[in-house]
Amino acid sequence: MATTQPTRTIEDYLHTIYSLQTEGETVISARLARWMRVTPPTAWATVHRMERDRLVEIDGKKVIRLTAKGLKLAENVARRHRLSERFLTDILGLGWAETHEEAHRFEHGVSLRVEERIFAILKNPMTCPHGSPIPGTGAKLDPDLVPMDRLRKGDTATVRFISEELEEDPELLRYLERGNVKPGQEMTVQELVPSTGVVIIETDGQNVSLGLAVAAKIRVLPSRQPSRAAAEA
Amino acid sequence: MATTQPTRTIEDYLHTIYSLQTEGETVISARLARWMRVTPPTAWATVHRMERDRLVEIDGKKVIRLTAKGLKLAENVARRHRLSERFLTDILGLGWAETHEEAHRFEHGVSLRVEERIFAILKNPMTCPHGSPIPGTGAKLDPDLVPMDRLRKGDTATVRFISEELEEDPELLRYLERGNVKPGQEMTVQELVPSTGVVIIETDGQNVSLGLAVAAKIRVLPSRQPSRAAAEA
DNA sequence: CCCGCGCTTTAGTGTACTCTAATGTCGGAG
DNA sequence: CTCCGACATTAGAGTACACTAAAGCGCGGG
Repeated sequence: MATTQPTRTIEDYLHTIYSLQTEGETVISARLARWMRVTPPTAWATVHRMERDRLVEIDGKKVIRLTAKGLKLAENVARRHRLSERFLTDILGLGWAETHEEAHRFEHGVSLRVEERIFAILKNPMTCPHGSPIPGTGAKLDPDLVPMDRLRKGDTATVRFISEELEEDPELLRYLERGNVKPGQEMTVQELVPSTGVVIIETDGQNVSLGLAVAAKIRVLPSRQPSRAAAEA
Repeated sequence: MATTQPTRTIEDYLHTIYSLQTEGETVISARLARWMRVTPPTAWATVHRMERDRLVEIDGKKVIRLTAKGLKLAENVARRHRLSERFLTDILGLGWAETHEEAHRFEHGVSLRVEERIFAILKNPMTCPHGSPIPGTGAKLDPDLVPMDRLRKGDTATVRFISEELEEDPELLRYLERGNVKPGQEMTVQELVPSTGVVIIETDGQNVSLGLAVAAKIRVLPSRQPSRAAAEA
């Protein structure tokens, strides 16, 4: 069958669809076009080649979903990508903000043999440096995590996950890095007024302002008894 | 202008032309077709795209030569390739015989930043595991090296260099590895009769038979006063 | 001198991926 | 109810790479 291994382009589409899908987004062609930075007709044609090759299905509402075959390939790409990120930061010492785009290139050079070696050298990591679980390790995104924009003033929490959607913007990542908004970091909400569209948090004594759209794509683990009871005691 | 960075295919052609050229071979389109495992018309068209982009020049005798621009790019590819080989063997622990084909894939994922990191981690290596000098380090192939098929019975020498041409054949590489025919290895010629087309050498007490065409692509450093004077004393 | 073999080159195709320009479609705001 | 704005889709093009089939071309041996 068309068991020809996917091209670089198709691998990128698979990865993107996988990211969006696992983060709970609805995947449509126009959205992919923006992510992949191509025009809508280009994305449309590519997605339809993927449908022809049984990597995705497109329902009546034009929603794109990975098939079992597509999912398997996508998990493999995501695994190589996230492992590459870990490798690039932990072994080669690249910066947290640069690693996503470097890994995007690097991952395509990683064969199964190399992947296994990297995995071993890193001592079987479970997540990438931005908190995405590495497929194949059994790791899953903790269901207790909440989007940062759901917190309220005074809440404390631990940053756990930065969406791969945000990773596409290196400038934003550098801003987050300077503000210590990285997995493992403790934080407190200083200000969160939906109408202003901004949330201000404190990390290690540093105040960081974020747009709500951005905050919605960062997930945190709220601290024990936070908002109500404890705050009013 | 067309300073668009080369495609993967063009990088591969540049690397091949560079290898052949630095090993003193005459590069013609038909030869490239065999190396790249494509049909002659395909190689022809690709080489002519390269000529259009001023990466190579083709003289009246159809000999292909890198331009200054092509050479610069080719050295960069070769550097990433050979550095990748060192990295894959020394850090990731891949086998000497597998590393060439793995590096062939890996090199395309290596950006300048990653290349620099790898170079630093390896402590500025001068050659790849098969003895090819890494461009940019100032290393050059020792002009005292001679092709192994030029030795005579009884000569001793040290293996220094396996041509990248031979690296294309993994089976041969595994054979050489089993026979310890690797850079640094001391060897003695047991038998070398041109008419038989075979040379038999001894490495660490092990006898290894090689075709003369293969031996011609392995370079060795003959030991002091070898063949004549010493042997007859 | 001519023939064949290896190399070059042209011609004709096909796929993947990209674009611009234009059209179709559908749902919600007015 | 109609019209606008997203989104989907068609039409027309172009580049890179790959193939097969079929000519040219030049040189060394008979």
